[in-house]
Amino acid sequence: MRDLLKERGYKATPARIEILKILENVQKPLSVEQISHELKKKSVLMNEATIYRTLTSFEEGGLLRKIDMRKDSSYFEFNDYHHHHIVCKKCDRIEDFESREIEKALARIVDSSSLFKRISEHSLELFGLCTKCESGRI
Amino acid sequence: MRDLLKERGYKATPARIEILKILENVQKPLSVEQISHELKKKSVLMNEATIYRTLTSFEEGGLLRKIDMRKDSSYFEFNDYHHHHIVCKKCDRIEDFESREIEKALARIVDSSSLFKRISEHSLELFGLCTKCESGRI
DNA sequence: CTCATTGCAAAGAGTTTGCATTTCT
DNA sequence: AGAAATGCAAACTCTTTGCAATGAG
Repeated sequence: MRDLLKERGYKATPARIEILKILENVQKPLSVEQISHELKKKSVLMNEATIYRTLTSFEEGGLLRKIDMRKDSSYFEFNDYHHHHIVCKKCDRIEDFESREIEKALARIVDSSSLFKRISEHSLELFGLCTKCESGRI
Repeated sequence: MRDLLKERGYKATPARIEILKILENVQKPLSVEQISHELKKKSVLMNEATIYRTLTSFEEGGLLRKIDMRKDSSYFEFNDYHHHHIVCKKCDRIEDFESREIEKALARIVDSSSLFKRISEHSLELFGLCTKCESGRI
């Protein structure tokens, strides 16, 4: 992580390294609050204002992706491979998916657009109840 | 609109009727501020707190859809037919699209999910610069 | 040494809530 | 009349900003 940061022109501070480690490990989107909590567990304190600045900067640098989880706060995940999410609205369980077919269809849609030639990002998240929450167990 | 409201068990007040008319007319997602502004243009005043309550209630009742425009505030659109959006990050121009193919692919993805049997909603918005903004004109 | 990063406190924006009042049905 | 909707002010949450202090390269 230290190298990754330096490569991208960031200073490698302990808290920054730890944030990337955490997100790379959990492999799912975390809220600022969750990230702050995970940092505390590892005794790496970082002020929330700084966490916001850091995450925003990392997103701009392509290290992280910001994900709309239909929550009040922002979620970020480690930006390694392109994928999307199925999210349980009750317990927040997350399943990843990817679909070459959908990505191709989207590319075709953009090609046939009259107003847009190129898109830089897209959201695609599915929301529902996971089988456990649906069945009332949990 | 008056009938639509009553059908769904809402009281048909002037401001509510007007909100639905506005959103049905523009056929694109508007922010709370934009809705408030449109209402003022028609001399139908509604307090912002009440607009929030109204929009949330309409969304729950299926009259409106809440759309993530990657902005600071919430956007709502009239919920008539299922479609998605391509959004210009600079000028907010919006193009709609729909894709039977993508919807089918999503259904298949959910079918093969181990954690989810059914999804209730999904986001799918594309973001980029429209041709005008990309070319610097505008 | 220098500039990016950080902490802290304060400000800001968007949204929600409590409650008295008004308006539909 | 009764229930739902509204206005207003205050509260709340999430996020951003200014500035002085710190720390990485």
